[in-house]
Amino acid sequence: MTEPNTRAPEATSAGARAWHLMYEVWKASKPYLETVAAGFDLTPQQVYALRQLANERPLAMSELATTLGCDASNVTAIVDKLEARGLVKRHSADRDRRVKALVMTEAGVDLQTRIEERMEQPPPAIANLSVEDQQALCVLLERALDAL
Amino acid sequence: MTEPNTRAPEATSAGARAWHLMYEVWKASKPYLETVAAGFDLTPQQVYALRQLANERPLAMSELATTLGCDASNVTAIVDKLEARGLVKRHSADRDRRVKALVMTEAGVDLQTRIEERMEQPPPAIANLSVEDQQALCVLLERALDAL
DNA sequence: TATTGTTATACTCTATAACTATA
DNA sequence: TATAGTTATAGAGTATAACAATA
Repeated sequence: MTEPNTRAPEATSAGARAWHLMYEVWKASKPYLETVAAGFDLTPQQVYALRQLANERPLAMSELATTLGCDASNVTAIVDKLEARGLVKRHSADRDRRVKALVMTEAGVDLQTRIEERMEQPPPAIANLSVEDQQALCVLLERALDAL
Repeated sequence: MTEPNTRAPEATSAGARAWHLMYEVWKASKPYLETVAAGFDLTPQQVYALRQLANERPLAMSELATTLGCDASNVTAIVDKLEARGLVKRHSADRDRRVKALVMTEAGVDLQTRIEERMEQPPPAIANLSVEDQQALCVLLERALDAL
């Protein structure tokens, strides 16, 4: 326990191990997300954008960029595709006509509901855990996000 | 508890919540990984490739593709860059000259050691957790990976 | 014929910079 | 002049398909 074992795996801090493991779990689960999204003929980013729009109703392009964690220029492309599919609409805001307020169409709400149902089924890495472990994982991940 | 509350957030299963939270934590932490990698003038994928090569010494291109979870054609590009920087070398295997055995150069080992030291510092989402929580997170994530 | 790795190509995600239309 | 969104462009990551060398 007190040996100065400098480079062996046991010397790795819990934080570093958690970070590495999280990366592995994410890497294993990403294809699942892509498959689910593709099942709706969407990309993961489009799925996530729809999800955000379902929560806070009228969202500006810039706000969506923030929640997606990407540049505003990308949001233009994402919303272009969603709008072309009739899932979302851009409305010029009344009080500042530079701002585009994004609202979901009925078709968008319908699709989003189906997506949410499908997303109830998590990827194997998480689905294979016991409910108790899943709940414990939720507590830890919520704590991690709160600490930001 | 037994109410048929179909669409409220509380109706969401622990698995689905864990899946969603994991996505959020990953999204929050990805920029950190990119910043660390950029500090070594590498991309995250290149960092991960070096990491794999440090463990199992002579790795074939196809094997690296498997551990990176991507197509072999991408590995060609990744290794091209690592080789151009003198961090890795391609050796045609003796017994099957179609196979390219990848080995790290001394410069590669040196850089990888520095990267590993830097990676000891996890992103804020994980660093802000108590050591106990980090350890608990490790246990759960290991279990999730074992179940695959 | 089948397989390893490469090349060519294409699409998504990402960012930066220049542009427009408003403010 | 500053800001919201767009356009143009570029680089990284991804996949598929066609190809070379080898088996």
